[in-house]
Amino acid sequence: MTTARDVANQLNISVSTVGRALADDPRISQETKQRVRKASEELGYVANRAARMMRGVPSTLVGIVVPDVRNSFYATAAHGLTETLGQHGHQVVLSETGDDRLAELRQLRDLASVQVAGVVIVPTPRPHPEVKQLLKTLPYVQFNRRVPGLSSPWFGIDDHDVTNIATKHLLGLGHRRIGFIGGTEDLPTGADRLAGFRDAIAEAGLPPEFGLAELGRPAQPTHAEKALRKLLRIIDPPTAIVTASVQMTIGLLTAAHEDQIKVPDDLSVVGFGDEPGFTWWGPGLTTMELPVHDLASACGSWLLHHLNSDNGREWKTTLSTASRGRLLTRGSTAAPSR
Amino acid sequence: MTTARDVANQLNISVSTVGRALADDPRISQETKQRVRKASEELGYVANRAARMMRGVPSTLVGIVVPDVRNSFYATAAHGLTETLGQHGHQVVLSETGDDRLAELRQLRDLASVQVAGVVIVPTPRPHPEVKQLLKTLPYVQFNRRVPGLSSPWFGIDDHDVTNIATKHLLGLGHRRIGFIGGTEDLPTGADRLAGFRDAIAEAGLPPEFGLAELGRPAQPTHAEKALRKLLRIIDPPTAIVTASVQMTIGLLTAAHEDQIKVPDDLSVVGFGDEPGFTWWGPGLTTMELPVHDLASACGSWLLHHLNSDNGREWKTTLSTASRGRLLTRGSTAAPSR
DNA sequence: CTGAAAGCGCTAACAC
DNA sequence: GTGTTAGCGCTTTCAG
Repeated sequence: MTTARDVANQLNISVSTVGRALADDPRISQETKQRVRKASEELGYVANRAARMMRGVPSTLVGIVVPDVRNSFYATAAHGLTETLGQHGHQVVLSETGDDRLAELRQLRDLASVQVAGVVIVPTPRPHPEVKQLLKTLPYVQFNRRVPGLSSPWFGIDDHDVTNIATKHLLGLGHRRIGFIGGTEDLPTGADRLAGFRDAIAEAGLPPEFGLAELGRPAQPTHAEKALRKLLRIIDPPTAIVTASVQMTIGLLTAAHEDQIKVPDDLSVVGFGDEPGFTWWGPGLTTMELPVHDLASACGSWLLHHLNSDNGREWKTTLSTASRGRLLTRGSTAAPSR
Repeated sequence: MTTARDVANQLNISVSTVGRALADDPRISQETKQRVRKASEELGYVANRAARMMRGVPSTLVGIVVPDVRNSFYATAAHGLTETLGQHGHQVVLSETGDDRLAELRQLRDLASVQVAGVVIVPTPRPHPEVKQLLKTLPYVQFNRRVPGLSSPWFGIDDHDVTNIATKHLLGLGHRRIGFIGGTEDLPTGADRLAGFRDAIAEAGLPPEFGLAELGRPAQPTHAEKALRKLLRIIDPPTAIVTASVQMTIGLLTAAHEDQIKVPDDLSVVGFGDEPGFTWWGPGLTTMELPVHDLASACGSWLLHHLNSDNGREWKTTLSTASRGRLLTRGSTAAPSR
């Protein structure tokens, strides 16, 4: 590994001159800068980050903690964050929790030990106390999910709004008995999505029993399959379904396809998020399009901004950015046939 | 930030004793170790990675360089690598190139400067000379793609085999005019997939003109849409299509759906890779299932192994691990109707 | 069993 | 304009 000293020796100058030249210090002559740059390139010199950090230069590493990158919602988020942070000289350390709080704890410990400058986290429902402790020592942002007891800015979608719009769309078509398949209420995300659904039912002047909710642990497509079958077996089954997560939507679509349910004739469906396959599912899935990429960019920008101007105290501000989803009407919703 | 010196002062002992106690050095008495551990915990002491690295302790960071994590193929790879590497105390730094060689260069420079212990890279077709230079100084593995001029182990799928099997499946059903939609021949990956297709045609005793290939730059679903329309407009159009990348498959499925092509009646289709939506596309997509996760695990394990036993020279060995894909028969292929 | 001291590669205050 | 020097926090001889 070539060091600044190697470059200095090569040119018979001092290390500090090399350092200054590379930092484009105004005191160094253009000619020297040129020579240093040339020599550095030839020797393949790359400044040693470790040494630099010891001098107090802040880390450029940012940790991102998500349940699973295979989930396209988080893949898109990871992409947007990598892009935004990368443009400003930061690198992304990817960590997955699998929605397990102990894994989350391990990941956070590791991130702390690699000295990340900040963290973007999609927290598990009830983070371990030590996780909260660790996060107190770091600039961080909650992404998508927001848990009580973690006071930090939050970037997510307006959960209540998304399911509310989806449900109102169905109500507008004339549906009355509507099913809801979503994630656990442990997460405000899950609770809000459920509330958005229930509120739409209530606002339409319908009794609460008309809203048929089936909840499960987060990110389990199989839960949606079971939930759908259960909902359709009850006495007066729903004529439409609202889903409240990408994973649930995928599960529902799989089940509906397997069971050859006629959509939208026998059942109307509104999905959550938009994936390549959603267009070619049955008659095309009417779904809530989410601005995940924009959200990730905004989240990244904000973190960057507050990383540079390190106003330690300002982190307590409970900024909340809720982006709104948009209804994308395709063929899976229509007026009820009964 | 509390340092080892703080802990030492607290207990009126020396820094070296603290360091040794925490490293569980046999020379330190049990009692001292206890006291040091207790004090460290209370003060929230975490060893400074930067300082440690300056002492030559190897980095636990591993860079992974992919075109785009939103591509589920790479998302799965990133997941598998994060999992495998994480189990052995390594962190993953995620970098995206967008298949741009200059972006690739930037990413590699950044990875070098954060002192990653190793790199897993999906190289662009013609990496910049400096990229090759940088990779010479690092343990690295090529993933999925393998480019000439980069001598390193490679972990990928048996490209020739995958398209060969797919094509033979169609030939077995009686198809003769078969279309192929794949990526650029600049990449051995692309060239091999094309060769697998052509060889199947040749082995069936058919003239080369029966294999209708349409190639495009990597990872562009839109190319597949154009390619399909072009193939179906020719005088004697193909009765079946083989796709040679996940992105191309998605593009093809979208186009076929939009154009309401009857599958498998008017056209048989074999996909590449398996995604949630593939089961519910039309009659269900017959496709080549790829062991991406296993491949990533194998790749991660191998890198780990060679990171620990740092036999610098051994890196030149051109190990090639080609995993085989498996045909998954669903409804999109049948005997030709004409 | 423990302490003192050197030094990793870099930056910045202080010379000249 | 450029060189000298002093550490940053840790590990690791070398001395006790």
